[in-house]
Amino acid sequence: MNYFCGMSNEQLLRSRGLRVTNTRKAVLRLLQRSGKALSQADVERSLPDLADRVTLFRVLQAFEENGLAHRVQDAHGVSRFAVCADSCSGGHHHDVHAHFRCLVCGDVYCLDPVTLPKVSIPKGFKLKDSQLHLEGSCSACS
Amino acid sequence: MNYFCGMSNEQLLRSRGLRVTNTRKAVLRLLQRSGKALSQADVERSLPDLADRVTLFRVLQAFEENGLAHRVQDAHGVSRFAVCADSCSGGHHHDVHAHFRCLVCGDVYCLDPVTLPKVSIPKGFKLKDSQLHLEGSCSACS
DNA sequence: ATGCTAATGCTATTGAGTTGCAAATATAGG
DNA sequence: CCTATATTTGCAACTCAATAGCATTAGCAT
Repeated sequence: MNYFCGMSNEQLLRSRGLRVTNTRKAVLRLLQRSGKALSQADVERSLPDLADRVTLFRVLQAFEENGLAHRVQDAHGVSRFAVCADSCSGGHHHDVHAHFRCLVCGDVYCLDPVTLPKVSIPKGFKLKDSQLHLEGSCSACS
Repeated sequence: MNYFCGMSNEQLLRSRGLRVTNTRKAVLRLLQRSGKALSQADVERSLPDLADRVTLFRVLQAFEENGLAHRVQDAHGVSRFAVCADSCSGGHHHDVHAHFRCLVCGDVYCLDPVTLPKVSIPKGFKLKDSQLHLEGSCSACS
């Protein structure tokens, strides 16, 4: 239950300059406990009547912008959000950890960081980030 | 200008069991000449009044299902389509070639095939496909 | 306690992706 | 060449994710 070097969720939010609200605490707790990446629709389903759709949208957006969560697309291009397990590094979410997309249930899981092979990119192109997506079926769907 | 072992586009369409229509020929030619992955909106912009939105949607869908093009998501999760340059293998689009997403203009480019590192996936998970996405800025935007 | 700023709720809009059905058309067979 | 049929297309309508504007509420520093 302790993430980010044992900081409480309230400290965590404040450390990123975010005000502590019920909605943010609840969404953050949900993300931490879910074990997988959640879409906004997932959050709405898990926490009905917690807050307005738009608020949840902005909460998730704020989490991403402030390094509390990272965004990953599912197989249909819908954004899903996950807290990083190894976050003591301080909010730099540039570690290239892979994601697994289940093509049956749609769930997205964070995998361990991977060292990617060097890919040659065309002249003049500048590389900023890399993402590895694995697709298949999760244990429940296999 | 010769793709798929020198087959003409008409032969190409017929070889996949697709009827030859103006729309399909035009879209196929556009994809071949574009040098990058195109969204449906891109096709609509490039070939205005060629066909209805829905028809273009279905044409692109048919190309993907019949191995004439492959689908790749751009940075916003929107589907883009690209013909495969190395398609003499016969329509199996399982070669893990990487894609480059320009975060400035949004364009998506196909890169050379890459050998991916082995990633350990959780017990019970079954891997079907892998995708490598590189992000940054293309030559025009750098 | 209070005032400022950030967060929220509501309304409304955009754009991608889809489906169903009727009209048009590509192609195989005579 | 003409016809029959299965495919393809066009149109209308709809879903859902994403998102902007603005008035109201609420966190928090002093």
